[in-house]
Amino acid sequence: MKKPKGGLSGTLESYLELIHELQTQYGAVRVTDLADRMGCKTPSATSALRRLAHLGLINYEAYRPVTLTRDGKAAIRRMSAGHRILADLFTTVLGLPAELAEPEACALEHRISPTLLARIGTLMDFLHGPPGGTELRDALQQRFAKYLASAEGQERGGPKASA
Amino acid sequence: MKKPKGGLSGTLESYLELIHELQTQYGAVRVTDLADRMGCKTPSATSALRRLAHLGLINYEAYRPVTLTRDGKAAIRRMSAGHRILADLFTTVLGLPAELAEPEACALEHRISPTLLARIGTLMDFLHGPPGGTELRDALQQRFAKYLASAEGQERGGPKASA
DNA sequence: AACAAAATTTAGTTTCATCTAAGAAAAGGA
DNA sequence: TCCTTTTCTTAGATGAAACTAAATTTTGTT
Repeated sequence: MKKPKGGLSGTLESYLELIHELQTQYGAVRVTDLADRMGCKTPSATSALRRLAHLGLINYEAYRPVTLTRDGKAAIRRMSAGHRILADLFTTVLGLPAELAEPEACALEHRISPTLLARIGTLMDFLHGPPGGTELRDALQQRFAKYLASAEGQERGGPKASA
Repeated sequence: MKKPKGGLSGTLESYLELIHELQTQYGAVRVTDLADRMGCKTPSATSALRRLAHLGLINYEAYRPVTLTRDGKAAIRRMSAGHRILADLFTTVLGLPAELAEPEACALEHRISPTLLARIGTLMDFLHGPPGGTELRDALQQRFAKYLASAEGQERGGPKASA
């Protein structure tokens, strides 16, 4: 996870994905939105755009609308599988609402090893598929939800400042 | 996850934890080992040591043995809970052998949000505790293990980069 | 003790990702 | 149209984390 295989850092992957999302959702990619959503200032977003362009993943020219290149689209397709798997884990197993699961998946997908991701994928296949997982999944969900509700509001006693 | 709350980056956390581990395991911390285990060269390790010392987490002077300060020990105590929770998830739910789960937990613990970690902790509490999780856990483990064995060697069947 | 080998540190560079300050372009209202 | 506001970009700086090459210190051997 140290060496971005395709020369694409986790941060840049996030930018790229966000570009795709904004593009399909709003039709356009505004640098301000990009910065907002990434939690940074506009110059950082601009610089990310330049780096992405330099890597051949987007078409970028100053003050022009941004578009994805074929390579860029391919990269996104490659990445989004991981995103789905994680979001699935978070909602299905951990019982997180989609509004929480999504950003968490977003934040983690670029930092998790392919090995681990593959294994999680297998688990989710198992939990969804007929081979035998579905009842188990339902039982887990129902009983964990109940457990959560009972432990309500004190989520593991507060693992943050335990020291 | 962008802003290290206590001014301590994920990388530095890893170094700190490794220092602790080497110290308790071998009694001493050799820069070479530090570098080896972190997958970097010795100058990088040295620079990390300087940064950690500057943050008041270790006592460090050139060519001297490294020791943890009180703050350093506190930081480690604060962090290791997350490590255990993740390793537990990986072995118990995903069925990874400890030799794989450990390094994966190590790599992820500094990159996962407190929220998510807390929820995973709750899940593990549930799965281990008497409230009702244990049979579920055993069922999950056994059946998933079987599923894994059957899907042997092709982890996730192939729709990975489903394009 | 003196020298060779191993370990560690310094020096100097690189890349990434961010920032602030300030200038250029585009959009919109009067 | 012209002027103001918003948006975007450039310029320049910073800090984290890594590298190579070259000192320097420590250790171990004879």
